[in-house]
This record gives sequence, structure tokens and C-alpha cells, in this order.
Amino acid sequence: MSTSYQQQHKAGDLHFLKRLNRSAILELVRRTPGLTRADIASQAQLTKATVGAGVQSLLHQGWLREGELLKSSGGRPGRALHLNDERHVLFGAEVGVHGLRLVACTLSGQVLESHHEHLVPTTPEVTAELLAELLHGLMRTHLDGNRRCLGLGVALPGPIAPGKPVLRLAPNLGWRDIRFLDLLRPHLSRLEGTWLMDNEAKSAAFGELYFRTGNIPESLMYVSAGTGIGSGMVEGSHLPLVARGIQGLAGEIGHTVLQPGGLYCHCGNRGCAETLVSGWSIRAALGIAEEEDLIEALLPRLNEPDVQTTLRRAGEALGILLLNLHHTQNPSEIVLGGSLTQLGAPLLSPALDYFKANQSRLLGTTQQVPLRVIEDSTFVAARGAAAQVLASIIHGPSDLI
Amino acid sequence: MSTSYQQQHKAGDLHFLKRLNRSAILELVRRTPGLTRADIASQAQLTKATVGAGVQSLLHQGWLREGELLKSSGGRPGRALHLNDERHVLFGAEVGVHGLRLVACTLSGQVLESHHEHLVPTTPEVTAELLAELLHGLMRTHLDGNRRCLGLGVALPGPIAPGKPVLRLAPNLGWRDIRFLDLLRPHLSRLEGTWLMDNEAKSAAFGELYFRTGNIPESLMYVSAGTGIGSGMVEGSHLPLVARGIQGLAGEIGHTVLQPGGLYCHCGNRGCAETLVSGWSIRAALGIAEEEDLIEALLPRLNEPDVQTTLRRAGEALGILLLNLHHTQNPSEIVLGGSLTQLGAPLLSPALDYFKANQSRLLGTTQQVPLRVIEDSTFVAARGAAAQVLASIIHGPSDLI
DNA sequence: CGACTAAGTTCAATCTCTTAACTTACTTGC
DNA sequence: GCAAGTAAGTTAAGAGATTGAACTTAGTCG
Repeated sequence: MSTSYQQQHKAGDLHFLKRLNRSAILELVRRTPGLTRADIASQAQLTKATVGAGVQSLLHQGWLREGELLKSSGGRPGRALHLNDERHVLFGAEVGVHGLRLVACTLSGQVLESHHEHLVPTTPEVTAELLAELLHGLMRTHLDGNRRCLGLGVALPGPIAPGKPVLRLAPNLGWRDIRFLDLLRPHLSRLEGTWLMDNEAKSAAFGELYFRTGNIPESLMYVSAGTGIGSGMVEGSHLPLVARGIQGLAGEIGHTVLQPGGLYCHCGNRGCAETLVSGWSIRAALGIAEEEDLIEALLPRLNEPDVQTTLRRAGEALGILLLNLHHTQNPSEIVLGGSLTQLGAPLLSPALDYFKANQSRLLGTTQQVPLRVIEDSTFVAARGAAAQVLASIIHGPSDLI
Repeated sequence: MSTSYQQQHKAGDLHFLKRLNRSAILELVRRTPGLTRADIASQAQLTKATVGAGVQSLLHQGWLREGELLKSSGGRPGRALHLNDERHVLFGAEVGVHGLRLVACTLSGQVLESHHEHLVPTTPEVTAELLAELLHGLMRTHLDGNRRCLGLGVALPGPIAPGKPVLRLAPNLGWRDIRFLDLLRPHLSRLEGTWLMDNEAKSAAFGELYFRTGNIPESLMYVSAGTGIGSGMVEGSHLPLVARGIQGLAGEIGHTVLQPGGLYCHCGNRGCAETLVSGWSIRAALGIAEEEDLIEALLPRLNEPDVQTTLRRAGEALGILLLNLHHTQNPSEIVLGGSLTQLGAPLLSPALDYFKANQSRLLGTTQQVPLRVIEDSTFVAARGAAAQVLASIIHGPSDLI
């Protein structure tokens, strides 16, 4: 099951058509800043008149702004169009195992302000209250009357029931069946717009694809390697959709079996990927206590042989995991994030080497799937959640466009 | 990358809107045969007037037919609408490792005629010529002037380049980079409509979802266990899309690694799922020659201990593979097909038992993902390819609606 | 048999896109 | 420096699709 915005009725009236065309114009400018009305007309297969009217209304509502006059190629020069980053704000947040991350960002994905608050795991209620307080701070700064708030997206470390906003499980927080937005809402009645929540890796994946400009990959997979290991897959460059699965379990790659009959995982099964590569398995292998920050504890010890061996083995497992994703979903691009990427080459080299050595075996092509490592992925999921808010407005039933 | 029909321009004019509404009406009747115009109006959020006009034109063009008068609930009784199965025909074919399968079927997926022709692997050219000849037979019977041909879909045993109709690789046929439709076309100039080709498991998955009526699962995964092992994932009950991957490698689950450092696979990597469960690995383990039919050879020997052991081990690997798919893509429903399902319990019980025992570990829910085994999947892929033709016409840019 | 209810049709009104003419603004050539 | 040329963007009349309301049709119920 994937995000389907509204799509309940694929039919529509004239008003629907008008919104469709407005959103197509907005999407084109979002993807290719600086387009002229004439460019849009040719790319969207609309007439100049329709585009003119659509742009007019989007300018008026503060979605677009006119930019510089472009170089003429013989005739009247076109007027560049850009997203108007001044009139709207999106809020995104991530509830992580070790802290809260918040961003306020613009239509183009530019982060206006971000905040990272360390926090030891506590109850959903306390977490919600603290998050709401921090969000209030951001709202005070950025809702100055000049900007309209489009909504809030919250990323959470566990599977979310598709269709309804319930966090099914967050093993590393000890949470189960939490309606987190409902906990947040009483403290944030002022925050208007669309509210949504999603799994952290899925939000991250979405943001990495959605806020990009220029040539957009057809699909993108984000692999989040932290305390646990998860992934998110986004497909469709025109209308990016996040694959959720019927129970929200899509992307629970930490619990794919890599070693039949291997070690026991906390899920009860044996040989899960997480028993080989994850924050908790590395802690277990090296005897690092929960209270210590894993990365801070390990960075000074990277030369120790047992650390190197542990990370190399974890890295090899990660490489296999990436290859398996390549042969299962074959994304156009893979992005690797999460706190473990900060461990650098001792963990990542074995993974990337294995992936590169084996990814072309089947087809024998020279075409390589780009694999990008994000060293600092602190705000990636929070920003991705904000991206999901924007997408739900542009593609959804909202009448803001 | 997934099938996107056209979707190049998400914008549209009045003509586009009209087609969208026609296709929404057709889809509703397809999914729920016997709907009345009034039902359609309420479900599609259209007015009675619009639905009336749309149904009129679909009746006229032979897509729909009026059925019985429904029971009244106090007022004028509604007239049931059904697909008109008399006026169109879809052709589907599968090129398998050991033979050709062909079907002619109706809009509702009913198979008018099917044919299975055994064939030892040969060149693409010879295969295409034979397939064309067999298709001519079907065309003679079913294109009697009363039916219009909507097109031909061909399913092939290997990854297909997304966007362009090229079979990248068919290891078990020894083919590489074959434009199979181009080989077929000279022999079938009479076959009008949409031509397309796809991977066998993907076509099968699509057909299993698309031709279903009533409650449609949000997604469906078809696992094809034969000489090799592959899968196809279809997502979206409204607009089902097949996930292809950027290189067409999505669903190449036979080459996911299940046993790091395990046996060498023909792809050159070690520990691929196919080294544990596949027609070829079972042949290798039991010393069954290529010339023999694997199923015919094994069915009389199912009581032999070494056969039982081999099949049990293969089944266990298949179970892990299914669980990994559950935790990677979490389809709403899994369908297991391919020739190996004919081996029955000795292979399947270990697989299904492992899957059932472990699928709910993470969430602890009682919700089970339905897993259906198709014992005779001979024509599933061919019929699925025909379904893809229909979908490309209903959702695509065609002007037949 | 008449009142009631709901399905389906008809038609003027409405709304959006389109076509085509027009204006604007810059480049090019003389 | 100026006129011709070219392309961007705007305007207004026209075409086409959906809508809403009134109407017709075809049953049920009392």
C-alpha cells in the first residue's frame, strides 16, 4: 500500500481539472526553477492561455514568484518563474530513539531553522509535550504573519499503519500502537494545515526525492542504519509515492533473514539482518552500554582489531542487504543514512565494495546504480516529513492551490 | 520504475477529463459487475447526467452491456451494467523455458481459448515464428468480425528494460538483449492494437490483481518458482502499477543472497536464493538431466529420502524468501505459482510453515497476509500479459474509450 | 389505483480550456 | 538608428464537458 493522496475517485469535474493543471504547473516550476510560461506550456501540453491564467493565480496565492527576464533568442524574452519561498512554511519533526529533531522549511525544501534536542526514551505523552513546546518556538519565529503554515509532518522510528495515523511499534522506544498526532494536537491547536506521520526511513526517502530539482530519479531507496535498520522506497518521479505495505512493514529490512539459523533477534526469529548490522548488534558485540553514545564511544576506537572486525562483518552484511534490495526493488538510486554512517570506512567500505562488485553480475551492464552516503543525516527525516506535507497539499484534495 | 501508462503530462484538457471519467466508469463496472448508473454516480462522485452520457458512449462502443433490471427498493429499479465480453478480444502469450502458452481472452479476463505448445529452447527468431503461427490460429477463431482485437501482451522469462521493449537477459533460454516484439511483428501484421512485453512474474502478478472483481487487495506479489525464481509486485487497487526497477531487476529475488558464502550461482555470486530453491538447483542436487521433465521425474520419487531432504531444504529457503519479501514490500496478498508448486507438500509445507510461524513476529498481530498457492499456473502469465494490454488501453492515451 | 420513491434523461447554465488575434519586448540586418 | 523579424505573453470569442434542476420512467406500497 502506498500513499495515494486522495485518488478515491479517479473521475473529476471541471474544478478538478483546473486544480490538476495548477498543480502540474507548480510541479514543473518546482522541478525546474526558472521555467517561463512558454516552457511550461510546451512541457505540460497546455496552451499559453491556460498556463497564463494558472500562473496568474499561483502568483496571486504566493506559490510562485516572477524572477529575472531571460535572454531572448530572437523574440520577446521570457520571464523566469520560481517557487515563492517567502509566503509559506512547512514544519517537520522526527522522534528518534535518542532525541527530537525539528525543521521549519520552505516550499523549495530550504531549511529555515532546525533544532536537535537530545532526549532519553520516555513515554509518548512526555515526548509529545516536549516536541510541541519546541515546535512552538519555531512557529513563533516563522509564522510572523507573512507566512502561512501548510502543516506538520512527524517521522517516527517504527512501522505505521497505512491509512490511519497509528505507530504500530517502536521497539527501540518501547512504544506500541501510539496515535502520536492525537497526543500532539492538544498542545498545538494553533498549527493549521495538514498533519501527518510516517516512518522515519520512508519520510527520509520521500524528502530526498521530492525536494530535488533537475533530473529526478524514477525511484529512490533510503536505507537508514541506526539503532535498528530500515528502508524507505519512493517511486514515480511525477507523482512520488511511498510504498508502505499492507501492515506498514515495507522496508523492515532489518528483519529480513540473512543467515538462516543465525543469532536470535529481538523479534524472536533467527538470523535477521539486524543481528549482523545495527546499532544494537554492534553494541552487543563490543559490550557498549546503552547509556553511552555509540558513535562517540566507537570513533576513538576505530583502530582496535576487535572493533575493526565487528564493523567489517557488519559492513559485509550491509553490503548483502543493499544487493538484496537491488535485486528485489532495483531503485534508481540508493541513499544511505542513519547514525552509523558516521563510523565511516571501517563499516562502509566492505558494504560499498560488496555492492559494487556484485550489482552488475546479472545483466553484465556497465550501468551502475548511484549509491550516496549521507554523513550527517540528522535532519533528513524531519525535512522529509515536511516534504510529505507539501506533496499532500499539491497532489491532494486541498483547495489551497 | 513502474508502468506509468502515459502520465507524461499530468495536465489535461476537457477531452482528457472526458476520457478520465469514461475510464473511471469502466473501471467501476469492471470491478463490481452489475452496478447501476446511480451506483456509479455516487461512487465516482459524478452527477447522474455525466454518468448517463458516459455509459451511453461505452455501451455504444461495445465496452459495456446492459443487464437485468435490479430489485427496486421503493423507486424505479436500476439497470445492471456489465462488461461486454462479446465485442473485444485480448491476446496474451508466454514464452517459457520449456514451451509456449497462448490465450485469447475477454475484457473480464475469461479465457476463450488457450494453447500450450512444448518447445525445447531455441533461437528467438524460431520461437517468434512458431508463436506467430500459433497466434494466427487463435486470431482466425476469435476475430470473426464481431470482435475487435485490442492487442497482444507477451510474457518472457527474464528482466525487461523499462521504457523500451527489450528482453535484457533470459539465462534459461540463453537469450540476451532481444527485441522480441520486433521479431514477432513481421509475422503478425494483422494483429492490431497495443503490443507490449513484460517479465513473466510481473505479468502474472498483474493479471492476478487486475482481473479480480469485488474487493481488490491494495497490492499483490506473485512468486514464480520454476527453473529460476522470480517475483512481481503490483501496487494500487485503483490504478495498479507493476514495479520494474530502473534496470528491470525488481523481483529478481532468485539472486538475493540467503546464505553468505554459500554455493556459487550461475550469476557468479555466492549464496543466491536460487542455489537453494529453483528448478535448476533441485536438478543439480538430485542429478536430474536437462532433457527430463523435472516434475514428471520427481512426482514418482517423492517418497525417496534424498528427494524429501532436497525438497525440504528448498522449501525452507522458499519460506525465508517469502518472509523476506513480507518484511521488504509487505504485499497485501502473496500468490505462489510456477511449475514447482506441482511438487506439493514436500516442497511447500516447509515454506508455508516457516512463513506462517514468523510473519507476525514483529507486530504480534493476528492479521495474516493471505498466501495462495496456484497448483496449475500454466496460463497465468499469458493471461496476465493480456490484462496488461487491457490496462494500457483503459488507463493509457488510447482513444478507444 | 393513486401516492411515493428512486433511476435515468433532458436541457439551459456554468465553467474551463482552446483558438486566434493582438500586444509586448528584444534581436537582427541594413 | 530604424524597420523587420521572432518569440513571450495577454485578451476575447468560441467550443466542449460537467452540472443542476426539472422531467420522465418504472417499479413498490398502502
